[in-house]
Amino acid sequence: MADIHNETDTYDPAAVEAKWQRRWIERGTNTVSLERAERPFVNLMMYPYPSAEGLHVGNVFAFIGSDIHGRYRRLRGYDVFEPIGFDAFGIHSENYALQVNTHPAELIPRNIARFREQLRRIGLMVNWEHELSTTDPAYYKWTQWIFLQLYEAGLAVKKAAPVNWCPQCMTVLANEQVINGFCERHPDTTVSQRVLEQWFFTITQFAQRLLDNLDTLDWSDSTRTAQINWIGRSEGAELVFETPVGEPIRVFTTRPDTVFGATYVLLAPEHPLVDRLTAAEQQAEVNAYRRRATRMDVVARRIGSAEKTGVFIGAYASNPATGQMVPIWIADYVLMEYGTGAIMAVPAHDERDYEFATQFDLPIVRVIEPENEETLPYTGWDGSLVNSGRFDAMSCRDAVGAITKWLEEKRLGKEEVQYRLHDWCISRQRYWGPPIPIIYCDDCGEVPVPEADLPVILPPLDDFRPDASGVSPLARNEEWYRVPCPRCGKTARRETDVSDTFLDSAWYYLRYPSTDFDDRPFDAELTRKWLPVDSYIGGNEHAVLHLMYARFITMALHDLGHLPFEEPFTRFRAHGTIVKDGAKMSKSRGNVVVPDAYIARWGADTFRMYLMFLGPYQEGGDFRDTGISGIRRFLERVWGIVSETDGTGGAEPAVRKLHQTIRKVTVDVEGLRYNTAIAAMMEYVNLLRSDEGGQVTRDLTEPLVLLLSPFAPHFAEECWERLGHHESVFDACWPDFDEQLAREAEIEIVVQVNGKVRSRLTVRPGISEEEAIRLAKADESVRKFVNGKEIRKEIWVPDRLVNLVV
RNA sequence: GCCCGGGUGGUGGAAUCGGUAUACACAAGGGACUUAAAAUCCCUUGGGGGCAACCCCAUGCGGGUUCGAAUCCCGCCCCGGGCACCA
Repeated sequence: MADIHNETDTYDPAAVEAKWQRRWIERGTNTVSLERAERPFVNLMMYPYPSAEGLHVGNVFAFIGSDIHGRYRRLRGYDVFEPIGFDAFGIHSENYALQVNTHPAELIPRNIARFREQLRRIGLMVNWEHELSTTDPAYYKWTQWIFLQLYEAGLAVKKAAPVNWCPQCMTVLANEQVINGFCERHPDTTVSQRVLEQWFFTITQFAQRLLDNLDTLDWSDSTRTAQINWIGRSEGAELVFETPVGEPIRVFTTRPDTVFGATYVLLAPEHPLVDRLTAAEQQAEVNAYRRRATRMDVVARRIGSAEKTGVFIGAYASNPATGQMVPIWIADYVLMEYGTGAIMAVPAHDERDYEFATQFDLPIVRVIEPENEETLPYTGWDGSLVNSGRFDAMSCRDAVGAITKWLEEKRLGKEEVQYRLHDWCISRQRYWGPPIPIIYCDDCGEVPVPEADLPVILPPLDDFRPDASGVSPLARNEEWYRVPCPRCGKTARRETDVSDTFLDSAWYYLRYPSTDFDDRPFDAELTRKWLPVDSYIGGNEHAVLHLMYARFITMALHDLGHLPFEEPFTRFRAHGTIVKDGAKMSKSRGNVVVPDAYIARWGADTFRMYLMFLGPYQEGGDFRDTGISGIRRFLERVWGIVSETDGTGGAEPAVRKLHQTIRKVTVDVEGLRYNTAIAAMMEYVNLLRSDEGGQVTRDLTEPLVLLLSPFAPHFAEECWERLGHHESVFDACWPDFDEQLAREAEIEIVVQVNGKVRSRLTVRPGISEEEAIRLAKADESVRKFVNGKEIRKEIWVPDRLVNLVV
């Protein structure tokens, strides 16, 4: 044991951490050979957006939890590739650049440098050789390439669409970026509606596959549920209401069983049939209503008035079931984006229709007789039909199919499935993003930029401020804007929209292994070897958008023959959020905590462990400063134990506890239950230090250092070296446990009388029921409660309890 | 309004195939060491009663199922996050 340092020096985290960060670089500890690796494992974490403020505690919480998992896998013998990059395009960077009056191209590298430093400082096992930034032309060349692939496949289409316009950003927002009618980034600014030509990816074509594939993925349930709800499949029927102008109104309904009660029809104000159907005398009123509706944004245009509004357009349509002519109204709560933009209103059995009908005095016809409920509207399924001709007395469920079939025979309806999912609008009338690689020629029309001409470089404009015109700042740069048509050579114009940052992040995981290649986005062989991603850990705030878009892009590239798989992330786990004072950390709330000062004071290892000890990783927790000293004390105790280590073997209680601890930590780390894994290690250390612990030996400390290493990597390296090892602790193996050694020699079983604990017996494990009950009955404090009463029942849970019912 | 989490000591949290509630840690109090303080170490710490052995009560609230409920069921309340008339 001559090589063990029996040093009594104290633990100095700053020195230890600096030493090992230097060593990791010198030795290439965190570099994995992508070509030679035998057991490839990609440990992905959600790359950050490099803001000027640097990483906050919420960010590092996410990275640390993922890093622990990566390090654990490495100790399990995998060749772990843990890459990181920067999501540096987008409205955030651009707005900030405008605010401080500095070009984003200048700001971003500065921010990235700071982020890189912070990420290094917390000791992530990152392969820096494969770092990427979405703003790098070598990266966005391939973002543009992906656009072209989808374009050629007909999955990128241009449509005139009503979009959300933020007058503050002076640009378009995605529906998903509008919060209660206000801009996500300007909570005081109302979003209004504008019609612009936009590029869309037709993700809706993949809706069913995106839904079906969820069954095959090992994802957190919460994330899977969020995706299911977002896709929003609903089954029903499309029914046809004939109109006098020849073209019928098609409505989607999930309740075709109630069609006999449809007493009017509602169209979205933008519905194309409105112009043709509106009676002359109603025209003025209809126009006024439509103008008012478009002043508001698409999603939340009714914020502020809970009351229903609408206008009769002076025309009638025929109810396909009754043949009766029913009035046609327009109402802004009917959305053009969903279904057919038209609904049949059944006021007796729908809340909103009921409210609307009551307000405008429209007829209400009951068609369901519920079993016991009398008040209208009745929206349930338990009842039978009335006022529905030949379908009277049929149950609602049966009537759905029967009525749909009947109308189908009359060519007035068919079964239909609708999805809530919208097509993905990727156009942004902004500057700071990858230009969409399309050229408009007066003769040839829309021409894709030839692949050889990629990337379309974002020109370094001085004035990149959006203006009220709604045209991208890029259009003001003539030199860039005018370009020869790739087909005919005549002067043509570039597309001036840039693409959504969600497109950058929809494929970044594909790029990591292939960052060295300039001539292809992702190398076929490396991709086959390393991808799809083995483990992805990230926040549930990206449960729908980012993860859905990444799945869609992967699926599309698969269909186009570029990828051998169609799902990008085999396993996904959502972590919780770190909150401060009961609320999510955000700049506007002023409750952002920056990790730097804590790391400087306590060290990265203590800080890492402390964050993981706050609460369950998958639920997050409340950040407080109190308690961090407990972790530091724990590490110092381990430090002391390592110093005292001598000899082999170990006292029986210590060995037993060791094997129990290995078992517990292994299971907990697998399940991302880091808080309880840490608690288990603390218990073990407490035992080693107690009278029962005996002499600390190499056999008792080495496994502890290994268990600790994913959590406190620098600290573990130092201890490992002090224990006489010359290789990195991360080149060692995760310890195994022995069930036999973990077994207790004696266990305590509880004796209850009528379910109340009355005594505890110390017995050997595996004791028989008869013997346990005999011992229980003989116990004095038990006898006090049984006391001559008749024992009616004896309950035996092996190795746990006896319950006597008297 | 809908969906998803969650509510357990002074605090963060453990324990959920129903079976010893309060692991681990912080804070607090007491003690040892010290001229003193810090650090460290040891002890106490859910509430109530009792000299004590022990007993009673307690997991947001109210019911229920069960030999036994923090855990399952029904009905509420509160907190956090997400979505917003989805036909």
